[in-house]
Amino acid sequence: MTDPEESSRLEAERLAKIERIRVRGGEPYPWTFAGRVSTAEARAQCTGLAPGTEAAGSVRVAGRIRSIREHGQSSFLDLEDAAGSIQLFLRGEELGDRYDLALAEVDPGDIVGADGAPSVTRRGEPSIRVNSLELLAKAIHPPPDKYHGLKDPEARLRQRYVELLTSPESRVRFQGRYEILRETRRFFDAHGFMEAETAVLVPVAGGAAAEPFTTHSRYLDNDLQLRISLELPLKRLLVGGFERVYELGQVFRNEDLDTIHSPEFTLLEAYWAYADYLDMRGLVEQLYGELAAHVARRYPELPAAAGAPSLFRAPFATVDFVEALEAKMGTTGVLERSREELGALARAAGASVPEDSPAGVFLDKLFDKYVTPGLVRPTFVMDHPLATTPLAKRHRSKPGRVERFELFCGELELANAYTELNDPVEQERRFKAQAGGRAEAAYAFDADFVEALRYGMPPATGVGIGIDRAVMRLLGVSSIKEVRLFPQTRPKADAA
RNA sequence: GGGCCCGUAGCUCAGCCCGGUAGAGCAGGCGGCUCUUAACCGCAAGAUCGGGGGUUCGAAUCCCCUCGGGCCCGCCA
Repeated sequence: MTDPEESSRLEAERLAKIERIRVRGGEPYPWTFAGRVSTAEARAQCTGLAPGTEAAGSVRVAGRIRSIREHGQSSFLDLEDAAGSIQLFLRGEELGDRYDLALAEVDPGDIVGADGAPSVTRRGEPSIRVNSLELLAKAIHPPPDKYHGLKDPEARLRQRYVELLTSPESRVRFQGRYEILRETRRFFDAHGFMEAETAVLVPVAGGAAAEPFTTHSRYLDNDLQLRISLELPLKRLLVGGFERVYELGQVFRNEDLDTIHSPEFTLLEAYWAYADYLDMRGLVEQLYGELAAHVARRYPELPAAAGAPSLFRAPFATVDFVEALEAKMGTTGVLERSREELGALARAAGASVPEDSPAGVFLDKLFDKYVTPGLVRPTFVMDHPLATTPLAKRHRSKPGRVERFELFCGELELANAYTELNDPVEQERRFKAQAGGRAEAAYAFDADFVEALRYGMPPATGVGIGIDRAVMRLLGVSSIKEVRLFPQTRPKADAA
């Protein structure tokens, strides 16, 4: 919209101020500001003072000017930093020439440092009675409206920094996200898991049915893909002798984006040798319980966070995939139905899936249509049909099923776990059966992964958790773009 | 991919139905004001109305195309 070469008059005025500062020998972008305390600490030093009095001594605070209220020979500036904000009180009588200079040179949005006495105004507002005010970084762009903030949803995504500098609430959202990631790491570390960093660039992206991004290595002269899951490399680490491993990182799927899908998203996967999916179910239940307690403690002002502990109170509900589906459909024997029959049922339920999809796709669709919408509270869906899940071990007692659970909550999938398939012959057979179906629905055949299993992988369980969705649920955010700092947007085409 | 909605000054919005040549608040400029906190008062300034095309004597407004965004549905896990 605004050509950076062609500054608006507002920017021109601010650039002119910078020039004037330099002409009088000032520095609009100095190097540091020593001895600073946070506005929260400065505010603390004001407590207990009677209105209209000030403390002995002085403090130094620094941050962004949010608003300026000029009153002739005295003025009030609101200064904001990461810890909060505090009012600066400037008086011409004390500052002399520097009073007019400061007001002429400082605008809302500028970063400044102030030195002054902690005080409380006659109206009772904690303030710093300023002895000296120093410009630390001149802003050329004016900040958004001080009262309404930045509303334009497009600008909020494309220029997230503007939203962040304007809105403490948005900073809180991303602080909360960070803490959920940190607590998740702490949880797995505390349970003896080692964090691994596996390759992002791989010859063939596997472990899920998804369209990968592709790129090219000039040096190797071969095509590479960006990973779509963390599963296969982490299982290789189980083969290699690590018994508890996890990875928390970004994966990439070259697919549509909407409120719950982002082309890059943050995935946690954890693998645990000599344990099965019921062990993992307990671990996941505990993890969500701890995350819920954390966000409720830290963000009681967010209704979703405050309510999280009661929502995620153990034990979570448990339903059997097939029983739940048949109960909702009012039928029996879905596993005995032919692929064609299931396809017809799925289409009848309103799912538009290609007719040649494998049976597992139809079963997933039917479950989505019939059961998922009713799963408002956290619910473990157990023991999926084998056809839906090529990487899980067949169920020890239920024929035609695998040992798997998905955790749903309000239609969001919050975890997906298996007792992992570790029989290399069976794994190869299932990969090939998948490859017989539609290419888009298939898991990529990873010959080296089968080769790894041939060396022997211990019995194990694994879980995947979409961290963005967990953050959405825990903090009460409805769009995945609002929990990712820099979501993908279309490049803005130059209108010519 | 389908449907609905949005795009006007740096920011937040009005104007669009019913065509007559764009208006306010904040921010910025000038002036005033020594306790304000969405400070206040006065003056002046600020907009190729997302872009392109069409209809018309005349288009922010009506029509078509296009770009970007949001929501819903579909697809995708």
